[in-house]
Amino acid sequence: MSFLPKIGNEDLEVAFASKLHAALHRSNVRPVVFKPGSDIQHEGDAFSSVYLVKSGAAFSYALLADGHRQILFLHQPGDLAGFADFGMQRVSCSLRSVGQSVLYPIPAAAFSEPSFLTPAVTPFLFKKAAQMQSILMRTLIAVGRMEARHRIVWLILMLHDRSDPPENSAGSVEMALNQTEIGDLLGLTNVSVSKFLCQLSEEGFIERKGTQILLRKRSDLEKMIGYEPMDFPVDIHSAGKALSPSITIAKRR
Amino acid sequence: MSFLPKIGNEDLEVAFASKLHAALHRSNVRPVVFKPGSDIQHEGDAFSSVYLVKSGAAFSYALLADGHRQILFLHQPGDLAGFADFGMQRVSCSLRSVGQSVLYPIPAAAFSEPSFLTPAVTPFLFKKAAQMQSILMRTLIAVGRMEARHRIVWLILMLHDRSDPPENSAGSVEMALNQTEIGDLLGLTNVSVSKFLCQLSEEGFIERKGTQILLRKRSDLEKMIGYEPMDFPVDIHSAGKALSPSITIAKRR
DNA sequence: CGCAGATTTGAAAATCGTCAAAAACCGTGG
DNA sequence: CCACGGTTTTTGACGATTTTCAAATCTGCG
Repeated sequence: MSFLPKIGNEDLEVAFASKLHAALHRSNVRPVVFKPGSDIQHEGDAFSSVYLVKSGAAFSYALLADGHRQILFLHQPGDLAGFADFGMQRVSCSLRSVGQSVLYPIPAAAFSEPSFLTPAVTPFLFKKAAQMQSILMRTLIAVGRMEARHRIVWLILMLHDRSDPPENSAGSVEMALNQTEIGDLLGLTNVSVSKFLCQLSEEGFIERKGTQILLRKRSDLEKMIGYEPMDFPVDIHSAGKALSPSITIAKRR
Repeated sequence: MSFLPKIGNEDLEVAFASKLHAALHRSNVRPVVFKPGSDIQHEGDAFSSVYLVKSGAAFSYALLADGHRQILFLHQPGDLAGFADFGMQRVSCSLRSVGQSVLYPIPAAAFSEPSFLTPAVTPFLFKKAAQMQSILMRTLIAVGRMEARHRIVWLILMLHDRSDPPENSAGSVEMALNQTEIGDLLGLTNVSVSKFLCQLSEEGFIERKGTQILLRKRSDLEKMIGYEPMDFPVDIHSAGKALSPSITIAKRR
């Protein structure tokens, strides 16, 4: 059996996701709840786990000596966080929850247990790693080579592509990050983010309702920046949401 | 047995690398030679292989609608290229050789053959994927949040960390990329790259001998940008260099 | 209602890009 | 050995985008 399912073959992906949950359960991995805006790990901590996001969201970030922050990845349900430090002694970036979030901390040791790393789980992890690499590359393209306005459009489109079907299909995106955080993700200041969000709104490309953004002319926005839609399988949506075993509450950090 | 070797446990890593070669050999994967500056794959091509760099170098890049280019990753011997598109129908970025390069094209199908994906190879691929993610994140930090001068210093230090021991320990780095390519990697123009390289040279931080760069005051450069050395295991150096089976010459593209 | 955080707005400053031309470099061939 | 053509690097003037700084406004919530 191949574990390179065709794109769009969602059933197969869902099957993998549930096998992942079964494997997590077998390995006694229990989800942990984190308060909004709490730091799940800090740069320099000993590496202990890779996290699978079950619900909510979290972002990986790094702080520079001059106080600047770069947000590296916005992890959504089904995503892995902390995978970049797999095999290292200490973690190289921090991880912070956005809103209340539930994560499975997968201990490093699990990655050497055959009972966890089954022939169904391994390819799932490969795909996840590849997908994250792809998203990081797209982020790098936006940050490295797009003007500020285009970066904002890129982020809106990417979040739209990665958001859940119900609101997604209505052309709506939930902005979980504030404008300073958006800036730190795109290599901009909060001031620029504000300016261009307002501009895009005035020009009728988007409509803003609180933290929701409605895409008015998605195809025009795509053309504006030459955006290629992301076609990732649905594991993204299901991997973090199947089981609901006993939940541990994280101690305050 | 755990496959999370301690940092510095190089023997174990080398063992993995040679097992990778054995696995490649078993799967009838033969290295292919590419001429300097030739495109190994183009954005939009059907996805067929992940490449393991045996010698030389290659970079992944993307072209934007406005003609700008972002170089996403400089793949060195032992690195995987094209992994981000694993499981996709079409590849999302192009891949170009730097100097004459030899690559193993690992067919997608190999990733579903147990004969290739042995308990020794799988963790090696995980580590590689994690390492690439880590490097991408460091690139994003530099491009997103460092001023031009600091980005150049960052690149020099990173290339130094990733280069081979002989010249490495002498404080020397080979610059395989020209200044336009360096700019496309760092989100700058060739003009800025030239300006700051000259400046760093005048200030005595570096010395330039053709394409070689000698680091005069590495610790000062590290302090200047708050650089954390990368401690990646040695698989980098050995993974691409063990076997020398019959080599295929790539047809011109 | 009032406070704290987030967003918006405007003016001035800095960095980096653009454009263009000169200089240096390199391999080739006379 | 030198001349030649093409590429790469260097240099300078100018302009544009984005940041910085600061203040005003808005929002959510106790």
